[in-house]
Amino acid sequence: MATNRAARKSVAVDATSADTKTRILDAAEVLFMEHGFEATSLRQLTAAANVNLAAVNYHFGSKEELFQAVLTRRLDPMNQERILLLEKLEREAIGRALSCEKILFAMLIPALRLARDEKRGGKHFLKVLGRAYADPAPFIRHFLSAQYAEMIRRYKEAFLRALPHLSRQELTWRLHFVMGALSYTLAGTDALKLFAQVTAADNDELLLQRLAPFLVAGLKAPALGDGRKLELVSGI
Amino acid sequence: MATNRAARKSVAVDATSADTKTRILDAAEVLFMEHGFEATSLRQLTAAANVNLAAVNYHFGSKEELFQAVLTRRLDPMNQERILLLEKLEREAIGRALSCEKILFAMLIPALRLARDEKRGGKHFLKVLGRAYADPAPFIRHFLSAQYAEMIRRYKEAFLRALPHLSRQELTWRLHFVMGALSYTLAGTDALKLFAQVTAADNDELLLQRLAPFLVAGLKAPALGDGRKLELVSGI
DNA sequence: GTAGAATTCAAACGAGCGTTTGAATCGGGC
DNA sequence: GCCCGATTCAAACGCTCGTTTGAATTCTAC
Repeated sequence: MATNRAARKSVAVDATSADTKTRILDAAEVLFMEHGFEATSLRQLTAAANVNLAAVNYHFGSKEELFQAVLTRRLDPMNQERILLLEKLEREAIGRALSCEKILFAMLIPALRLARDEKRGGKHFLKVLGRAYADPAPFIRHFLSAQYAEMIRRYKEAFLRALPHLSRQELTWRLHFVMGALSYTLAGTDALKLFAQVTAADNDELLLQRLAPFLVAGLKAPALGDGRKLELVSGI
Repeated sequence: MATNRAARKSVAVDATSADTKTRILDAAEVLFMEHGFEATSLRQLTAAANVNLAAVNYHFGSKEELFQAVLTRRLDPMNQERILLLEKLEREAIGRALSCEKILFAMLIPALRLARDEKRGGKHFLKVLGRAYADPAPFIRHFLSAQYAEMIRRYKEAFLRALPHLSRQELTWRLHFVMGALSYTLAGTDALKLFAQVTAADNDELLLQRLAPFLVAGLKAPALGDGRKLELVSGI
């Protein structure tokens, strides 16, 4: 499978094919958000994009590769921006350790910029991304792991310096929780905000304004010492 | 669709049909965890359960109703246990406000008990549940909303008393974040723990031991006052 | 203006899907 | 021993899926 005839194309093609490719990517972004990867059919998708059914396989090779292209288009620049922003902060700090807040904001701001950017379909994409985090399909999980590897490595080092009371393992878990709250929040559709019957006027900026203090406090919480095992069951 | 011939059955049936029904539920729990709802076929599922293909439609009516049955079997008792545990704590506190920690533990402990209970397929189920949180299918979202409504109403009131510095809306959001971190954590498969290359020996109890301090600190964080808007973009 | 590549298109392919059917089998009550 | 509802079973139904094909069309460079 995936002979991908587009791979044999010569160099000067992108300008002419961009229109069809972009229409496919835009339609895919919306439909993958609304129905998920499995439940979105290529017939439905190509009809929405107003292109021929075979166009997806011609331009992207397969449905899976299309999904990866949808993710790459936004995720790559966003994570790049995250890394650049962290580097800028570290340069400005010349030697002194960055605060936990600043590092976290450097993570959140590129996501917020994307969510605000209607032209780049931000809100749609972030929901697709949130869903992808929870998708069991191996091709999605491996792809995301690779996409995030470098950005995560950098941020983990930065947080380690900002939170010296945390062991590397403790921090690893806390960043895991941060990603959980973040992706769940970004992916949340109105139908299943279990706790939140919240005014529709709430926008993403306000959302991150509420999320940030919660996450900062969680990150800064004292480490679970060896003797301080919580009495989860019996002691309550 | 969904004529559900089993609905016409008389009373004395459960004992004889329990075996087949249970085998289907058990197989569904594992397969829905591994591949998700859409990507699991009834042929694959009935083969794994060693039952006839038609058995799912006979006993449950449809694939969707089977999925709801998979969720109900574990989720209903778990949320019931959460409510009873909270009531017990409130009785014991006679008048005094419960601490934030205790309320949170009352939420986490039934989930932990389930995760520990191998006989009830706990770990499998919690992953299915975590995935369901992020699934866009309307029938899943409506079902979960209804399942959680009562338990959530109670816990929101309890947290409001324990955290008087938070407005109702502020608390609503924080509980949303708590559910995000919790579901992401419970659903996490080894392939996409972005931050966590963690020893396989880490078990669910240790996991909740790390999650609890993080969440408690986040819940207790000072409220975002009207004048205290965070300078997310420019001020950094 | 024409050659040749890139792209679009309608049509079909084979496979797998959820569901339904009607007959075969089972199992307790009379 | 027989009846009758409950359950199991093999087979098929109609449909949609992702992908492929080969011809038609469009674009580009000479």
